[in-house]
Amino acid sequence: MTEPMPLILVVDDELPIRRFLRATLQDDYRTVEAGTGAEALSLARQYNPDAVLLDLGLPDLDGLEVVGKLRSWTQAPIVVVSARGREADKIAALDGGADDYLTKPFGAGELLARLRVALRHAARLPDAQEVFEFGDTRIDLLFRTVTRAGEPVHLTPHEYKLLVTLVQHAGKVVTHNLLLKQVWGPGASGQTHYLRVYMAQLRAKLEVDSARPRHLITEPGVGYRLRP
Amino acid sequence: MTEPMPLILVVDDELPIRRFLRATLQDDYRTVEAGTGAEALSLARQYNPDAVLLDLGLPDLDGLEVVGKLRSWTQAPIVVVSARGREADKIAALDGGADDYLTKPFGAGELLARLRVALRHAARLPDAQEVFEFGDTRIDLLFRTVTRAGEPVHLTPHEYKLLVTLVQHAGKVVTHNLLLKQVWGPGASGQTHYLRVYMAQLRAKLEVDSARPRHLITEPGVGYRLRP
DNA sequence: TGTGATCCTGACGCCTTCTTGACGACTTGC
DNA sequence: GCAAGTCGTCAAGAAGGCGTCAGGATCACA
Repeated sequence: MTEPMPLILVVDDELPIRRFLRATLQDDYRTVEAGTGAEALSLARQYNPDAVLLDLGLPDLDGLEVVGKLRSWTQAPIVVVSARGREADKIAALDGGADDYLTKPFGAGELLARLRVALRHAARLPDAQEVFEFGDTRIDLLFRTVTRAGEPVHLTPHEYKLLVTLVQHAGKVVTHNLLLKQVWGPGASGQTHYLRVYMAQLRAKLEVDSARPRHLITEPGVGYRLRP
Repeated sequence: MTEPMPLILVVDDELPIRRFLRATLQDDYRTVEAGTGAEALSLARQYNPDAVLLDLGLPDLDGLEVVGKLRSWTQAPIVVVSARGREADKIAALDGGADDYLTKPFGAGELLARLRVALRHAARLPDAQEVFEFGDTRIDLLFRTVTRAGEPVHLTPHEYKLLVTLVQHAGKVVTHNLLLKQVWGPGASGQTHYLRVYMAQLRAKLEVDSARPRHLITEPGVGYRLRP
């Protein structure tokens, strides 16, 4: 019994290039193809591919936006392929969540090698948990929903990001700086006041007794911890 | 409390390039530099860097060999930097265990962005468990928790740092000055009174009979020692 | 342009933590 | 035995971190 070939989502609006990519990949991978950003996002949801090969120049959405949307719910490696070779483009894509950036023209061999690297990285990851529970609270990373005792809880974007960061380090202490960096971006370091305000809001929404939190724990002088 | 900057091992035999890389990295990272393959391997063992920036053209060893040797014992990301731009070189390096491949000349911004990607990947890897035990006390450095007979013990930041410093030299005597430097930072040297107060607090929390400590041992005139 | 949600910011009081000092016990060298 | 230095203990005041609340700015969207 052999493993099924990994599935690659190929996103490019130009048919000839898609054909080239398909030919390059076909010996080692199964492929799904999208010609627009919207299609890419929808197919990604549908097929949950092992990796995404993404051309930045799409007719409908900005490529960076696609990267961001994908990253918000999947850790699958994203290899960007682009005619734009400007350094600023590369930096924006890589910092936006892409895992590699290839400038056209490139060789088929290099593409395959970089794809192997990306898949090698992904294989080392622990299976991403999509649902996390503590107390009567349930967080679904895939659908971006939070429920308490079955009832949906509305969280603002910042509240949600903060909670996700804590979930991703469940049980561990997460330092003030890491939380700030993850939620407010670099440059917010030192603004621990944000954390105080937002942790209070999370507690009000998720803790039975927000004055005596059982899961969203303060580690004085260090950070916060989500106790499962 | 801020996290320490990641440590990058920079390997290149040409001094001007090393200088360029050093200048590029210095705002965000600490660096260690090697000029030969042998030196690189030795320094990697010694410092266990968070990432390696490796030029393939080394005087003694083949760059690929260095990649292979590093990969045999560490998962730290390796970003190859090379004047050789041939596709076969890239493929060989990437398949040999490198995580990225930059062809000279490249921009400082792109290098930094790709390094961030590499470190981002490394950060997602499951951390090695770091647990230390003595008596009925258990210290989990990864989770930053201390338990006694299963019950969590609350330590203040200074108490915890002090304990960690002792744990890191378990069994050995740690001098007053080293403890003070690690916990209170440089400039606290000579303030041994701090140690007296905080050791007392640690003993009260962790020793069965704090008047007759069995693990947190005083070495008169020298320092303290953690007896496992 | 208006409306509502979200975010930022400041003020305040509480509480933990840190620092500092005083004092007695103990050890060491004279 | 005495003096000097080190160590442990206790406690009180200072400093800073934390939670809370609310007003106002900002943003998204219609």
